[in-house]
Amino acid sequence: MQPTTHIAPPNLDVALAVLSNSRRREILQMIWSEERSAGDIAGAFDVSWPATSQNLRLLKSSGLVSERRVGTRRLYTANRAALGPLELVLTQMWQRDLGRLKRAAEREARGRRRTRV
Amino acid sequence: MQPTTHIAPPNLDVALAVLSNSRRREILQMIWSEERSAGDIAGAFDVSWPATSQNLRLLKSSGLVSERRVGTRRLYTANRAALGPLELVLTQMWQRDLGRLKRAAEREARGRRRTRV
DNA sequence: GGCTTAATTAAGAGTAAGCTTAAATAGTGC
DNA sequence: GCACTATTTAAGCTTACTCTTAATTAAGCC
Repeated sequence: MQPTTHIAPPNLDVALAVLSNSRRREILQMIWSEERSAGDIAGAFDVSWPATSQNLRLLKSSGLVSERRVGTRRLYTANRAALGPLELVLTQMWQRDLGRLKRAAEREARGRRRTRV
Repeated sequence: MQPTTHIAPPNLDVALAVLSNSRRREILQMIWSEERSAGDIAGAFDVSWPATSQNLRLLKSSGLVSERRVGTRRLYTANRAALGPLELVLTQMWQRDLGRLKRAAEREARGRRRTRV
């Protein structure tokens, strides 16, 4: 008998479906490298708390985030290992977003200089 | 002025949404390394032709597949360059599917041997 | 032009996704 | 136990997705 696989390989089809939603990607980005409470996460978005809670549940059930309970709080954090090759997809998307922001800021700065505000 | 980017980088958020659908992933797999006609593709699935045509349109509009017209036919093929890091996600999924099939076949073979059919 | 084949577009129906508000759960401290 | 805070579950609504059938476009051939 084969030894059981100990590190569950990511279920990419499920992960793909979960991450096809931009709100869930934003949530994942928020808790990418630091744990945050449900309320903290929910407060960052312009939708109701239950809406965020439902997205967190999806992320959790798909294994993409981990939950830890401390008192009445629930702390969530990204489970990068479960992303497999999707990790690169996300980081590349976010990097590009940063690039866009940076270029926009530079355009802004140049415009201001030119008009001597 | 910066030189324009000549190779359009993939729009990963769009691609993610398009590929979150399993039928579209199957279509992409079919035309991964060979061109196929719309009818050929449609015939491979148990849904109506228009349904497949609509999925092809989505795949095309997102840049994930290319279309070439020959007479009254339309030949489609995967545009791997547009996938960026998603290419690895897909190939890894498909590889795992193959692995599952293989293991299932082996189990089947063992079962048959044991029961002496 | 008229006929045939290949494929798409249009319109409509059923289902699923994501949000909202209201109610419920669970932990902490008095 | 009661009140308080943090968060989720439940129920309903709206919108978006995917499919269906019917009609349309476009190319090739007689």
